Amino acid sequence: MPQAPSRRPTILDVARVAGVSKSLVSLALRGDAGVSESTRARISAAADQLGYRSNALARGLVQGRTMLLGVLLTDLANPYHTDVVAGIEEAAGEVGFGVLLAHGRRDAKQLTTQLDTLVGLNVDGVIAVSSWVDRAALQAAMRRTPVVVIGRPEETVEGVDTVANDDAAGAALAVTHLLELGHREIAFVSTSRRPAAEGRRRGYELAVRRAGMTPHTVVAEDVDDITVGVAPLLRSGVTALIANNDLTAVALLDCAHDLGLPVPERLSVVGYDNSTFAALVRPRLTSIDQPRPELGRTAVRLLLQRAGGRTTDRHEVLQPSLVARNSTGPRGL
Amino acid sequence: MPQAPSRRPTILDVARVAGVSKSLVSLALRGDAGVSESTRARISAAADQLGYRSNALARGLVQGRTMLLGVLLTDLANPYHTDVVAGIEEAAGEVGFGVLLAHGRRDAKQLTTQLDTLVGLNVDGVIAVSSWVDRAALQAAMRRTPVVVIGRPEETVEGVDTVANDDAAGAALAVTHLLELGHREIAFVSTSRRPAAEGRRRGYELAVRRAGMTPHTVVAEDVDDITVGVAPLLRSGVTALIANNDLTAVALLDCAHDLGLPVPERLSVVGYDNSTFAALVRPRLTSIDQPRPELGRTAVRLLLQRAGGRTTDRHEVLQPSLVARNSTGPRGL
DNA sequence: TTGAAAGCGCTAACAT
DNA sequence: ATGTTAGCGCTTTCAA
Repeated sequence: MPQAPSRRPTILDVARVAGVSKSLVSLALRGDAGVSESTRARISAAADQLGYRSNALARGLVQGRTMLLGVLLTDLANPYHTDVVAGIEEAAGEVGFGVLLAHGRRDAKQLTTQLDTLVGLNVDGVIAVSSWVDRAALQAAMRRTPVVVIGRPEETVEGVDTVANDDAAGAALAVTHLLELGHREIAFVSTSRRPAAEGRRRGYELAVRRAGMTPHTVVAEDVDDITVGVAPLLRSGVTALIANNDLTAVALLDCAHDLGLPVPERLSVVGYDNSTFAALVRPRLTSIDQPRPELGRTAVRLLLQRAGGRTTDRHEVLQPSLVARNSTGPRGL
Repeated sequence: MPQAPSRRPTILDVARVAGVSKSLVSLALRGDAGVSESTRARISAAADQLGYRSNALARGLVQGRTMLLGVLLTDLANPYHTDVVAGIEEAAGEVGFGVLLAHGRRDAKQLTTQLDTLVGLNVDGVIAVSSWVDRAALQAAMRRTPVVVIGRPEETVEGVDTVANDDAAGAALAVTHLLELGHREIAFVSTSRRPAAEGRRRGYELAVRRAGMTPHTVVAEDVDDITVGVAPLLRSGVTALIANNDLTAVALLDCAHDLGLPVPERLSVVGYDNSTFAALVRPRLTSIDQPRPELGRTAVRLLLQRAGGRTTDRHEVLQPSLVARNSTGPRGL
C-alpha cells in the first residue's frame, strides 16, 4: 500500500513491540555485548517489522558528535573537486566517518550559509574545498569545529589548517618539460589573479629566469579574450605556452587553431590541473596533475589530529606531477 | 588567539549573559514579535559576543523537521548532475529549504548507506539523482520522508515519484535532425542496457522505422571496444551515428578519426546529454539536451506536494531539445 | 513582556 | 541481563 510517511517509529515503539525497555533496545541495536541472544533477536525483529531507524539528530544531540564530516564545495561542476572528495570519502570511511557535501555555488555568501548549515548540524569537522570562503565565516566555524581548507585562501586564518599543492613547483615542472623539448621562448598565460594562479605565475617566472631566459606573462581578464594578448607573443617567436589551468589551455588550443599554428608541431601548450577533459580534447593536453585524492586524504588526517587535540596550525603542501600528452612536442624549426 | 573549539555556547549561556530566560532568547533570536526592543538588543549582543549559533540537531529534534532537503548523487563527476543540483538548489532556496548532498560513488551499497544517512538526519525530503538506488532502500526511505527519483529507475517504487526526460523523444529529435540533413543510413550506438539507454534506443528505432528505414543498432559492452562494432557499419554505408550519451559520442569521434573519416564531412555524430565537454571537444558535439535544471525544480515541486499531503504517485516526463553544433552536417556524397 | 516546565528521541550512568 | 533516570539544546505551551 502506498502509505504516507506516517510518524516515524521511535526506540520506544520498538521497545513496546519487543516487550523490553528502551535502553535495552538501544544497547541491542548498537551491538552491545551484554544482551542475551533471545532478546536481541526479539528486538531486531521488532525493529525490522516497524522499519525503525535510529534518529541521527537525537543521537548526535546526546553524544555531542555525529561521526559526520562536512565538505564545502565551491563548485560542483569543477571535476577537480570530485577527485578531492573521493580522497576525503575514502579516508573518512576508513575511520568510520560519513561525509556530507554542501555546495557553495561559486558564491561567497552561499558558501557562508552552507558552512553555517554544516556547522549547525554539529558535523565533527569541515573541509572547505575552496579558496573563496570568507575569512570571518572560517573564523566563526573554526570556533566550534575543526576546519581545514584545501586550496590557497587569500589569507590564512589562525586555527584553520590548509592543504594545497605546490603551485610554484608545478609551474617549474612545466618549464622543465618544455626546456627538455628544446623550447627557449616560453610564455605563461593566466586568466586569474587569485593565489593559485599567482603562485603558478611566480613559479614559472622563477624557473624561466633560472634557466637564463626572460619570462613572458599574459594575464587576461576573461578566458574569452586571451587571443588579444597571446597573438603578439606567438608572432614574436614564443613556441610554448603554459596556462594557469586546463580551461585556459583549451582556449589556447583554440587560439592556435585560429592562427593556423598546429599543436604540438609549431606550438606546445601545457595545462594545469589535469582535469577530465585534458584527456578528452584534441590534441590531448599535457598538464600538471595535482595529487587530488591525496589532498583530500591529508585534509581528513589534519582534521582528525585537531579532533585529537592538536592546537598548532598546519599548512601542508603536496607535490604535483607532470602528465605528458600530445599538446607538447619538440620545438619546431 | 588560536583557541581550541571549546564547548559551544548554548542558548543557556546566552540567557545567562543577557540576564533573561532561555525561552526569551529563543523567541528573540527567531524574531518573534512579542519581545521588547531593549531585551532583544541585549540578547543579540550576548549572542554575538559568545559567537552563539543555534544547534540544528536540537531544533530539528523538537520541531520534527529540519528545513533541509537531501540530494543523493550517484556520481559527482558526472556534470549532468551538477545542473540538476543547481535547479534543486534554486527551487529549494525559494521556499526556504537548505540542500545537503550525499555521494553514492557509483556504488549501490554506498548509495543505500548515504540514503540512510540523509534520512537519519531527518531531512524533510530526499531527491535521488540516480537510477541506481536499490528498490528496498527506496522503499525504506519513503516510509519516513518523501522521496523523488530523477532519472529512470529499473522499476518504479510505489510511493516514490519520478522525474525523467523523454528519452524516446530525444532520440527521435536526433533522427529528425539527421534526416533533415539528408542522411538515410542512421545507426544507434550504445554502451549500456540501462533504462535510459534503452529508452533512447527504442525511440531511435521507432523514429527510423517511421521514416521507412531500417534501424542499425550496436550495443557494446564497454566504451573502449565500440570500434569493433562500429567499423563494419561505417563500411556498409552508414553516414550518421546517434550515441546513447556524450561519452560514447566522443569515443565515436575517435573511431571516425582512426578510420580516416572526417566529421562532419563524411560522418555525422549526435550525442545525448549535452554535457560540458560536448562544447569542448573537436568537432563540437551536436547533442540532445535534457532540461536539467528543470528536472531539479520539478523534483522539488513534487517533494513539496508530498509534504503537503499528496499520496498518489506522480511520474513526470520532461521534453529534451537538440543542440546543433559541428559534429553533424549534410550527408556527404 | 517574560519565565517555568514539558518533552523531541536518544544515550549513558546507575540501579536492580 | 534488564530497567530507571537524567539529561543533550532547543521549541513550545502555559502561567505569571
